[in-house]
Amino acid sequence: MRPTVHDIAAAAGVSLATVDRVLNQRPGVRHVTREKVETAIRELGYIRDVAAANLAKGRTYPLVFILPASDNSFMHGLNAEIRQAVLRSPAERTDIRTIEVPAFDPAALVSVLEELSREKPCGIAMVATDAPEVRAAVDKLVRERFPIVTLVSDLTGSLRHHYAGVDNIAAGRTAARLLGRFLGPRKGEIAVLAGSMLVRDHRERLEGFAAVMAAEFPHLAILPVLEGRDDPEVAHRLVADALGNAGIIGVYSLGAGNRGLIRALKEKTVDRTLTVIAHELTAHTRAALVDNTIDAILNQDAGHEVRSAIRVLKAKADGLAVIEAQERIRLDIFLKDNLP
Amino acid sequence: MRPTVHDIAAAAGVSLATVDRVLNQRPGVRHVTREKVETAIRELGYIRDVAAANLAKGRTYPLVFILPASDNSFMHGLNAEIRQAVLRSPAERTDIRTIEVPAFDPAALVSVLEELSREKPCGIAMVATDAPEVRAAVDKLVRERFPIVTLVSDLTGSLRHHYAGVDNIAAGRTAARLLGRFLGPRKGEIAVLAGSMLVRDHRERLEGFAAVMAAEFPHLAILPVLEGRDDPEVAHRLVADALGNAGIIGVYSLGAGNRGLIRALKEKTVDRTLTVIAHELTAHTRAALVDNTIDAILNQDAGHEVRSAIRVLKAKADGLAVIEAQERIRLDIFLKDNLP
DNA sequence: CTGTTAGCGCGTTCAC
DNA sequence: GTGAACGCGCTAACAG
Repeated sequence: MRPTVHDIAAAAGVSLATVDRVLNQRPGVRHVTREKVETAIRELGYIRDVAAANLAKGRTYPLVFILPASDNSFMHGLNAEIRQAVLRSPAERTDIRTIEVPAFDPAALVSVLEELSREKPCGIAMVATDAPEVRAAVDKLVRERFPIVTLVSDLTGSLRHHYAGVDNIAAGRTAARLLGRFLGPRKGEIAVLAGSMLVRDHRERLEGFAAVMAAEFPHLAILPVLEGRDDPEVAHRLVADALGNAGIIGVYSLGAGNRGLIRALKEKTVDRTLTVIAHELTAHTRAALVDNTIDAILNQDAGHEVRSAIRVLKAKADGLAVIEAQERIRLDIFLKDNLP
Repeated sequence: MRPTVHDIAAAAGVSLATVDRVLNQRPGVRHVTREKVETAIRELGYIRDVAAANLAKGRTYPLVFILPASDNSFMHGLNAEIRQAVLRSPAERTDIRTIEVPAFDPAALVSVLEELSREKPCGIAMVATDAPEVRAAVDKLVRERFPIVTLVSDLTGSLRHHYAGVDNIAAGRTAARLLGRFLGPRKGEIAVLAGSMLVRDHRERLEGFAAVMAAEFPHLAILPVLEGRDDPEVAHRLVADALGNAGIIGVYSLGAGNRGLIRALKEKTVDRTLTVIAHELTAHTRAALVDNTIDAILNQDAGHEVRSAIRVLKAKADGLAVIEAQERIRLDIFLKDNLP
């Protein structure tokens, strides 16, 4: 049988209450007594039963998700996954609240973070906007011992405990290699459609993409980036314009708002030799992959990201370790053959 | 607050014991009483606290993993993941035992399954060998209410509750498209290296591969399959021989034993225009991907498979639902840019 | 058939 | 500083 607090108490010659104080690092124990208990814990190989502890405490995990108020399929999907998690709350003892903040607005994000400091959730998951003041606000919360996980978009250089999202540089590099290999020795130009260069994940994807393109596919020229603001209408106009250029043989769409891209591509049915790589699997991109308008989709699994963020926050709140491999968010590559 | 058994008991006007009997479908309750309790459960929206129940029962989940005694990297990796799960056992209340059976030996597998019927584990995960007698043995166990999950290799047509592995037909199709797209318009022959056509997952990969090749890349001809028995030495000899054929421009390795394949490829450095797709990310295939000997690796995450099998078996043992999306084992596609 | 009671492993009052 | 006693939500004897 696994040792329990009783065994520890007996071994250390103290009472249950004292063991408990030591376990939960509470004051009111003499130094020598504490040592005795800690020795017993080590020697018996005691492992605390978190489930029993939570039962006794009636513990729940109040968690906050901070998301940008963006109206694109990916954010809708992320929201849906959070709602699924809310449905599981009773079983997981979580108590999840979502806060929407204006997108690309560091000030708004900071003020929400400051409020949270008073609310005392036991963990915060946030889609980070990359700005110094946000970094400062996050670091402050971390120092106040709030577990914080960035979601989808990271805040490099901050003290956040964990990032639940894909490696966007690797994603860009992968897109470049797929495009380069699919195009083979053909020479030509590549159009790149992004949401905004103000968002870190988009910048990183472009960075990785450009690096591999330059190093390994120098016969392909990257055209100036089109910023579609993740808006289907804007994207459509930009891409339709750009496709006037007959030299284009490939497209990399690294942001959201692919509905517009796809429409522009279909209107351009004359030359169906365009090779296209896009991000995020949605109903639209999926259909486009199936009908050969898109050649490959790079994706991050929003469900995995949300579940992972919750697991990590709970673990941090309890001071427990996580299974690293399980929390690594993979870059999914979908061709029409391996769609889920 | 969430309703508890006490609330149910009060609402139904019975005692805790009766509520418990109803909850656990135990006999000794009159039909009308049972109805009353069930009504109360429904009306109060009662959700059972599994953690508390397990605490009270001192419950553990004795699980058995049945693996083939194969000496290749993938099986070693799978074994390692199971050992990791064993280390987590105290926290997860599992009690995991591994049984090795001779590979490709239906009779041995059946006899192990028959023994298990007496041992009464609360769940069985098995790498299935595809044979009618195995199917019969599995179906018998399922009828005796043992939760059974197939791992890595499925047993189609059986009553197993779940399959924790990738869709191998999709994997083969994906390999074909990658190879076809990477090769572009070049004409030539494709060598295929398998372990054995007696194993279902290898057959399925080939089936998917051949289908897409025939339909979409008719200018590429598939040569007769080389069966390397997942043995590096055999694979090396077969591939080295085959590469004497100058018409070969691509290789698909759909089984294990890639060490031999890679050696053969490196010896053939004269023509470095071969495009190669292989299965399973191991130290060897990884190195070969990095040094451009291999162009893409298709992989199944053994860690995910093991963790998923455990989650599913526990859920089935408790009669609970699983999160389907979480238990879907994805086909990982690795290029040198997105290696973990 | 049904109810009472004593725990499971832990946290938390309160006394001492 | 320390300890005894009760309760978290549920199950399992044992009475009745």
